[in-house]
Amino acid sequence: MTPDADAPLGLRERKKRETRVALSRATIRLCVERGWENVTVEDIAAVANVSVRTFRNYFSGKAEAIAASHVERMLRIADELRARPATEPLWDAITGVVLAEFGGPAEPAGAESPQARRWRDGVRLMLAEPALQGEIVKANAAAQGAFAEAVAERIGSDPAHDVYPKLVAAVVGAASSVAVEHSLTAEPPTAVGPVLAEMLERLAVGLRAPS
Amino acid sequence: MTPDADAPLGLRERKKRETRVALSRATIRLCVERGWENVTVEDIAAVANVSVRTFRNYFSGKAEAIAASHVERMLRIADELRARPATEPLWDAITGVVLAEFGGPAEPAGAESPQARRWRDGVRLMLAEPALQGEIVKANAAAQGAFAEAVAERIGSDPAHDVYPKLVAAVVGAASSVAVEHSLTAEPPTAVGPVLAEMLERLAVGLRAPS
DNA sequence: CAGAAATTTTTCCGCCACGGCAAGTTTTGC
DNA sequence: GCAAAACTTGCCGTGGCGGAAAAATTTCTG
Repeated sequence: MTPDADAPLGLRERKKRETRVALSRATIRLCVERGWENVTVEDIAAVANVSVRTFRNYFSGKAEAIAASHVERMLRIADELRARPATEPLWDAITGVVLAEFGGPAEPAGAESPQARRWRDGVRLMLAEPALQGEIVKANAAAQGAFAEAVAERIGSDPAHDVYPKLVAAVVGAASSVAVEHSLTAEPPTAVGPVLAEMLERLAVGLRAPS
Repeated sequence: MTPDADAPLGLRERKKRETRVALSRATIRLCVERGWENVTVEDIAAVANVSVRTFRNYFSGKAEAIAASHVERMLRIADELRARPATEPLWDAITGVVLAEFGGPAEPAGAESPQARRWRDGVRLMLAEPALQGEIVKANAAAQGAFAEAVAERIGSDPAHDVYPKLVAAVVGAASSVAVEHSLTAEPPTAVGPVLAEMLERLAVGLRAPS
C-alpha cells in the first residue's frame, strides 16, 4: 500500500488521479448532454484522450464512472470533518463541511438560463437510469461507512457498539439525496444549499450527540 | 386495448403470462444457485424452453426479469387491498394483505437445512448486485404509486393534494424492504412474517388516518 | 371449416460492453 | 543510466442488446 497517507504524491499517482477524474467528468458531461443511451465508452475515451481499454482499467462501466465523482465528494466530506477543530460542536462541523461541498458557486438568482435548464433536465434524466441508481446505492453505502467512522472518531465512541454514528451518517446522506433531488425537480429551480441547510438544522435539533 | 379488465383471458394472453413468470422464476433460480455472473441469458432461455430473443422480448435483461417478480407481488398487494371490505379499518386491511403475501409457508422452526442456507446466501449475494438494486428502486417506485392509489381510494382522498397515501405507501414499502433484509442477514435465520407484523403494528399507531 | 388477419416466436445480423493477454511505454528507485 | 515496476494500449473472444423479416400460432370472419 501507500504508507504515506497523502502529501508526497509521485508524478505517477498524480497522473492517475488526473485521468480518473477526467474520465468521470467526461462521462457525466456526455451523458447529461446526449442522454445515457447515446454515449459509448468509445466517445468518452476519445474526449479524455485515452484508449477505450484504459477507460476499462479505471471503471467497470459508465455507471461506475459517474458514481465515482459522487463517492469522491462524500469521502472528501468525511475527510474534512476529521480536519475540523475538535472543539467545534459536532453538528456545526457537519453543517460546515456538507454545505461547503454542496453549496457550490451560488447561481445568479435571476431567471434560469436556457443552458442551465438543459443541464438540469439532463441530470434528472441521467439519474433516473436504473444502472446508475444501483451504483449510487453502492456508493452511498461506502461513503456512509467512512462518514460514520469520522463521526465516531470525533465524539470518541466505538462504531461497533454505538449506532449513533451510523444513524448520523445515514441521516445526513438521506438529507443530501433529498435536497439534491428537490433542487432538480423544484419549480422554479432552487439552489441545493439553503434547502440542505434548513434540513441539517432541523436534524441537528433532534439528533444531538448522546451524553 | 382490452376492454374487459380480467376474466375471459384468451389462450394467447394466458400463455404470455405463463412464459413471463416462467422466465422470471428461472432467472431468479439460476442466479441464486450459480451467482449473478455465472448465468447467461442463453442459460435462462434454455431452462424456459424459448429462444434467447424471446427472453429479450419480455425483459431488457437479467435484472428486470428478477425485479419483475417483485413488482408483481407489490401490485398484487395493492389489488388485494382494494378487494378488502370497505368497512375494515385501513391498517387492519394493510396488515392483512401484506402479511398474506410476505408471510409465506411458515418454515419449520427447527434448525435450518443446508439447502435453505445456500438459498438464503444466494439471495443475499444476488441482491447485492448494483444492476439489480437499480431495477428494484425503479420497481418500488412503480409499486408504491399503485399502493398509494389504493390507499387514497380506500380513505376517499385525492392523491394529488393529500400526501398521506404516499406516505403510507412509502413507509410500508420501506418496512417490507427492511424486514426482508433483516430476515436474510439475521442469525439465527428469522421468518419475515413476525418481524414485519411488529413493524406494521408500530407504524399503524403513529400513522392513523387523518381525521 | 378454410382462409385471412393479427400477434408472437424465431432466425439472422450487427453494434457495443466487458475483460484476459501480451506487447509497448513511462515512472520509479537504486 | 538501468533494471524493475507500473500503466497504457491493441487484439480478440464471449455475451448483452435490439432491429428486421421470416416462420409459427392464435384469433377472427365468411
